[in-house]
Amino acid sequence: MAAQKSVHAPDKPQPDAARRSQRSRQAIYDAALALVGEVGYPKTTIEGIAARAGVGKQTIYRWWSSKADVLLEAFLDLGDRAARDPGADPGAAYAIPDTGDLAADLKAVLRTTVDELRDPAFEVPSRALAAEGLVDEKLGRRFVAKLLEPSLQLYVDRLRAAQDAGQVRPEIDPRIALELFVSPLAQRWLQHTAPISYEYTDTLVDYALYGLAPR
Amino acid sequence: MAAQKSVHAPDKPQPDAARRSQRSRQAIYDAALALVGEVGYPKTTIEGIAARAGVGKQTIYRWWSSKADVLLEAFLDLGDRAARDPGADPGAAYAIPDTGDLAADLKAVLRTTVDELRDPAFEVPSRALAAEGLVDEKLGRRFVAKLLEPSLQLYVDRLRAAQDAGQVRPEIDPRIALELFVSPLAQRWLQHTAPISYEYTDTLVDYALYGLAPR
Amino acid sequence: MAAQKSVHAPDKPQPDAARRSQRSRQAIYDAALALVGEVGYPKTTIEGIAARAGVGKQTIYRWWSSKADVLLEAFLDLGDRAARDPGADPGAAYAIPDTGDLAADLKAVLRTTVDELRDPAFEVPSRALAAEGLVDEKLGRRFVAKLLEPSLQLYVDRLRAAQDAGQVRPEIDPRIALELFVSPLAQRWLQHTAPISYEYTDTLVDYALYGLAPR
Amino acid sequence: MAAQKSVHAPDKPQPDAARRSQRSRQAIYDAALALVGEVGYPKTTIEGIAARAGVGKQTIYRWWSSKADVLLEAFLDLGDRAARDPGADPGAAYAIPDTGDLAADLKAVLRTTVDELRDPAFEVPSRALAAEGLVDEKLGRRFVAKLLEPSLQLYVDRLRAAQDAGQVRPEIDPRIALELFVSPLAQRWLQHTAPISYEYTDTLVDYALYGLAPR
DNA sequence: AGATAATCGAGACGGTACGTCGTGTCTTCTC
DNA sequence: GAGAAGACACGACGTACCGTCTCGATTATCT
Repeated sequence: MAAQKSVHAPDKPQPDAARRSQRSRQAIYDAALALVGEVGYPKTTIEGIAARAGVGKQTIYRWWSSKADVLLEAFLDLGDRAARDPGADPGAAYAIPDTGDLAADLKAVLRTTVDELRDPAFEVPSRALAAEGLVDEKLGRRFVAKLLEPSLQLYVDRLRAAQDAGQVRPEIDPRIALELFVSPLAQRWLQHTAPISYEYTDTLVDYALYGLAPR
Repeated sequence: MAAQKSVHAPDKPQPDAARRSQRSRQAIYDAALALVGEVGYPKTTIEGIAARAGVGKQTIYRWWSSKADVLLEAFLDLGDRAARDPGADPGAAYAIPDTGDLAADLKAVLRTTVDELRDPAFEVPSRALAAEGLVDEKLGRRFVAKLLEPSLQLYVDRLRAAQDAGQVRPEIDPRIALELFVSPLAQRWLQHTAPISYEYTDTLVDYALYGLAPR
Repeated sequence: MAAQKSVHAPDKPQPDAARRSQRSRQAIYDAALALVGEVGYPKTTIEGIAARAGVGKQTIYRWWSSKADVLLEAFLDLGDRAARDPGADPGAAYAIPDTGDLAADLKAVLRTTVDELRDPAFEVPSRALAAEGLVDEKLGRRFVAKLLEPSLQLYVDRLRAAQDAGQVRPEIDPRIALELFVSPLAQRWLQHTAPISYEYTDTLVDYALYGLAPR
Repeated sequence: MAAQKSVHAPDKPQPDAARRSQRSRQAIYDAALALVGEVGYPKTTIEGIAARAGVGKQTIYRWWSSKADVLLEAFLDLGDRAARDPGADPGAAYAIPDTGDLAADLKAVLRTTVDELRDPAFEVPSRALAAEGLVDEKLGRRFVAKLLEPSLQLYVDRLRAAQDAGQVRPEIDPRIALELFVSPLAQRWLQHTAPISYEYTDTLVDYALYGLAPR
């Protein structure tokens, strides 16, 4: 009954994406983000999003599998639009600068990250998505792949450049090395294990780099 | 006499704790842990716990404030009982050994932690509690204070001993230093950002210590 | 899971009727009758009844199986209350008089019935129940047994008295005979096959009592 | 040429009836009757009919106003086709025979009716339409006019012939007289008030023709 | 024969109601 | 007075259809 659509249907009986209403999609993103910001993630409901977006519930269920799914895409879309909006060079905007001073560059980026983590508009949805991702592994992997990994890759690039410049020992794996300063910040923020500050991230960089630098 | 009841008594209920039924309490803990293990945290319900424990719903609501609250205490109780059971000296059992070789000691402990993180009986509830704690800050703080901090304190102790032995620079803050190897592991496990292994934790210790050691 | 209530549970996992809320029950009856009167049966919804009665939907689903079921009981309750209310002798009020003149007695009763059938407060719900009963045989049988048959029995009694008085041939089956004047009226009313009037019911009685054939 | 299309064309649509797809129309009729037979009237949906007929929903909404409307026409069409099929003279086939013995003729016709009422292919849709007609007066009147009245007219004709032959009193109104035996049967069948049988209909004819009173 | 429309299959859409589940409160009766 | 039991008001769930609305792709008559 549902499988008669295409013989080559991979798995899911997905509806015809070509006929998808962009108006509804955008309204749903807006409503989801607004509600999460206003009442928090647990009190945000699919019914609420639908009502706020002026959309039937089925339109949400047709295209997304869960509240978390909606929010993840809404969040990604938010980032996409932000990147597209000011005509700015996308991607470059978020690359880690390379002034030649690795420690200074990392400290600067991490200070920016601290600011971002404290921005409620960013904090509420990403914290909610992270939480959902802990328990829902599939969502978690998407969250990581779409949001986290791209940022981490920037550190990998910067660290590789530092290796080329002889500022980091060549046998160091950058993908692991970056965790020395990124993961502690992430954990403090996510789990409220301790407050975060510029001083703290500066210290992390110092401790970590000291171990990565050649002697 | 008071400690026999529970170290982790919540501080909310007005009801007369002296008349509290230990039978019910234990049945609730058992039911909660069993259900979380069997159907996962989101599908575990207070009604389900009550039914499985053969207990009225009110008995749960009387003593706990939420599903997460029940599970947190159940989980703590599980640890308490495990610690008491073999007659072993509690706490000491989990202290980090001090063989004089800091790197080896840390690697050994982290390997044990890796094993623990992979044990489903441990993983499911603690992951669920961690997730809940991300969003519910109050719960998160209790989770951290009761479960996480005590473990971290062991690292602080061991690092201080290392400082006394001149193996770690004296100006290093141990509470921050420990995060260099603990947080990366925590993040990989919690957020599925990458697989965890003995090799990985060994590497973390190497990278981190290299930075902490005196030159 | 549901069967553990009683080993001798007959079939349905019925809730404890002793704890049933009379307030809710009455409110539901009132709401159901009011809504059917105001918006008609098809637009009357269980959600609407619940909302109007200030009751949870589950409270309706707990005790009734369908909208029609609610309405049937509401209608029966209405009759019960009407019968109880004025302290009048119940039952006797609705017996068919016996003045000795069978034709006159029947005509009088049928004229009353015509009035009743034209009363909207009676018409809307009973027509809706009748309609539902056509398709849902179980409901139909209950409708007939509780509402229709008792009235018909009064005709049986009156016809038997007439037989004793020698006004009706003794071999006549009263249960069938009554249909000669009751069913035509019922059909005209139910199916709008033709208008109903005193004159019409008078004629029916005449035809039925004396037959169509010449004497 | 116009009658070939359908005698029962509804009088609502603006669309160009000349361009109407006969293939779709027939497919819809077939699907509607099949579904009503298979899953019952309430579970028959417009969407279901459209899907089964391989037709867009709009094609149904364009030409009919409701599910009942579709079914009524489908049912009428079924009759039309049955009447046309064996090349028999339509209408005459269903006229009541006139052997001179009124009682015997009526009994014979009613026995045929009993058989028909018991045929599930006939029972399910007509019962559903009747039910819908009780509540939806407009539909009810169409149902009566198209399906019921034509049959009743046959009784009127036969009774008039009997009056001409002096077998029925001349002052009797045949339109009312026929209800004495038709309506009881109809009510028993429709409302399940009691079982129907040849014996029962025979008795009805006897009672109606000769009355209840002694001679 | 080709242009011109309206019907057609399909199905996304905004809605409404469904019947179910879980919440947290309340009540009743037992120990 | 705690506890087992569970009815209750409430709110959200995910599903099913409703009736409307666009979309090409056929028809099918009219130039």
